[in-house]
Amino acid sequence: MPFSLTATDRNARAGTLSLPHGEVTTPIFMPVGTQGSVKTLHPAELDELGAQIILGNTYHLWLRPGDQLISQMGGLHDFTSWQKPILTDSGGFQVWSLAKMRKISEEGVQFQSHLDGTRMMLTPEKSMEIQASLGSDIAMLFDECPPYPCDEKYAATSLALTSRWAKRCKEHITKSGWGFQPQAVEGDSSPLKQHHFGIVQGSIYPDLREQSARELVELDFDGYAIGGVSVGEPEEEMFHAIDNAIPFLPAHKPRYAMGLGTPPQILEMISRGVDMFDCVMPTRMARHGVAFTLDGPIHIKNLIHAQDPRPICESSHPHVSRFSRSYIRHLFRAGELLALRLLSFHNLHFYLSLTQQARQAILSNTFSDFKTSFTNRYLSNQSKP
RNA sequence: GGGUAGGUGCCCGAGUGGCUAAAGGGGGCAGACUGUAAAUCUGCUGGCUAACGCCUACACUGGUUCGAAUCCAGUCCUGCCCA
Repeated sequence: MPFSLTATDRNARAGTLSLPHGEVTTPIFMPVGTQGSVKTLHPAELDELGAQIILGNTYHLWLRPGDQLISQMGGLHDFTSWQKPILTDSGGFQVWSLAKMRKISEEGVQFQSHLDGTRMMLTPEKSMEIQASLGSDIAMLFDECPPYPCDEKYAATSLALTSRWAKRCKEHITKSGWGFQPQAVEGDSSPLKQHHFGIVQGSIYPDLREQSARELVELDFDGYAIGGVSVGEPEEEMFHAIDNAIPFLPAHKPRYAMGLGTPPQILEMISRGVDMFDCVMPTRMARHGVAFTLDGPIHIKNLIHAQDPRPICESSHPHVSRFSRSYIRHLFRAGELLALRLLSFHNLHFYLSLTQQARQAILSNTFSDFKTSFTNRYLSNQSKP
């Protein structure tokens, strides 16, 4: 059984996901490592943070250095020296985020490479093949992520395309008997069976979310993601999108909210039955000088921290809490790379311990209290100018 | 002492009669960021004001002109060259 539920607390779930490269306990936050690197951090540091699974990106790794090269180098795990599970995103999101240079057709998506302008075609089959050569533990289906706002007609058309693509992915997976093996792994006879997650679309329309979920479940995947969120929609729409999809997803399969979210949003999603999350927010904002704290995010570069001897956050990791806010502010202003690393480390620690604590709370049936007290404190200082 | 080039807003630096509170950087102060084309991007940055607007500003003093950072004279200062 690849996914087993250990405990539930109302709709919140704690479980274990068994993957080729290890087990993952949920709820889980997955650090984003688009180009085969969680920006600024060493894999040993990710270990130290308790990261159990990280992301890679099909689109980016395909363009550079190329999935074939990675396969020759033993697959993404060996190539990056990260031996725990990896989830690869299918490139579907790049259809949305690189929208200026793309053309969507039944066949797939024609992109113009952002690196050199080369025209390239990404299809459902191609995306599956790339992810198989990368050798990720979880491969995401190739979807179209419609923009927000998006009228119902387009959302319906897009959803239908995503469903047809899902079917093609499924057929391709079945026909190929995947998972694909990374080349050059000698002496390892155990087949690395790749997991595949479908992606529910349907924008803000409840009927479409239901339809999308039903069609994907019909095809039977190993897990289900909710996509098309965190694309600029109001927070309320985001919650609705999740609520409209979850009732139609099987309880014994993991659920993944793609691209989310802020710390309170993550707890909100967990309370609604989501198991897995990824988001660039902790790492990107770290590089931009924002640190997450129990009292909400702070801009460490701001003058107010110039003479503050306190650590970033009382709950920070010792590697970070040994430094004063004053010092970290100085590092940012001086352009020192350590600043980016410290805050990346800290923010990921914050996110990872948040989901860890959420899991503990679910196990002890106190999730609702945990969520309320965390959120109240986190938001209480945000009204400040 | 003689010659020569120059002195612009916190700093560097454009501007050489009106379109100039003065380009562009830097620095400073804020803000944004949600399946990463992001160590990125945006705004503000002489004073007073909520705003209209008013005041003070391009070394200093005086002058020419309807009008000067920009032209003229003198003074002070700085770099370089000569003695």
